[in-house]
Amino acid sequence: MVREMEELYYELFEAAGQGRRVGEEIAAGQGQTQSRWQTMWTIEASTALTVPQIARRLGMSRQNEQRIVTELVDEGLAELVANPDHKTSPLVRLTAKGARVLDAINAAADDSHQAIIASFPPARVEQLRQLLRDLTAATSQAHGTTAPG
Amino acid sequence: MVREMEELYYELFEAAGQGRRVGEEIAAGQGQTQSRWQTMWTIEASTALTVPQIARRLGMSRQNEQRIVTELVDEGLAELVANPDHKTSPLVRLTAKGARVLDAINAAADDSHQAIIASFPPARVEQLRQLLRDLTAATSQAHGTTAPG
DNA sequence: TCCAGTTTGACAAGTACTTGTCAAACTGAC
DNA sequence: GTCAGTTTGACAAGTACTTGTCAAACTGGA
Repeated sequence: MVREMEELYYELFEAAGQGRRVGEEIAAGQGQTQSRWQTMWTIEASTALTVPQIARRLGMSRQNEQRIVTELVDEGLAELVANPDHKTSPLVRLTAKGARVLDAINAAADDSHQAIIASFPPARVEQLRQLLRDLTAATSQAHGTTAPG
Repeated sequence: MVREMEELYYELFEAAGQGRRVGEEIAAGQGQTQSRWQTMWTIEASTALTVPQIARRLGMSRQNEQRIVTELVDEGLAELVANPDHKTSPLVRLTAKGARVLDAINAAADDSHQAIIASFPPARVEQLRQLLRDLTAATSQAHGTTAPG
């Protein structure tokens, strides 16, 4: 029972590592990185978020996310807008250029996803997603896990 | 369809990140790290492996694995034994001390695993493992993914 | 309105991991 | 055997991420 759990994590890390490497490759096609892609994806999904909010969602340290966002802003892919709820913690939003870059990365990802779906159909994707969410919830319940930072 | 794949990776990275953080905590109880635990676990599972073999199994760079193994050897947790197949690439094996430390970490992990199993039963662990293996296989087929290094 | 506790951005330092390079050792086709 | 191509360990440099600290801004209870 315990051995199965160890192997579960082995396989989980393997799948995630592989996904990260593939994502790194895809993002590199637009001169970006996996982390920056994830950040842009997260911002877009919520329209606008503060740096600490993004960091918490990605399970990443606040300071690292700060650095990534600063880079995106420096390159004109993201912009900071006033946050009515917090005078010194602005909201991060994609610029038109950022949205275009994200779209281009997503388009490249589509090709990859289509190729994967050929041998891993949508129904199994849904099953897997549900199990991952449940595992995460069960783990959160067992530990009081939070992001670093 | 594509959106579901993006969310799959979001959830996959979330689960893996959480697992890594919990593992880091558990390993810290024995003065170790997640990476060193994974290395010890991998060595033990195969009795003895070369550094590049461990690196490939963990999807990690050869040089980083070299560093981790060197640290384990320096602390007497692992030892290098002559490799009949390669004069200058020794096999890495756990020492008795290393096996004891690994057992202690595994024991601590058991408690964590039991707590998780309470809300994520073994049958679902098996389902999840199967899906993860299939996703990894499908991705390998779609790309020619290999470890960095 | 106050004020203890928390969150935030900036700055700095440390750690973990990757990438590049090279010579020695291996491998396999011939 | 021989020799082009690959793998390996050592060394070095670069990159990504975490951790620590601090003051300013926020939050919520009394």
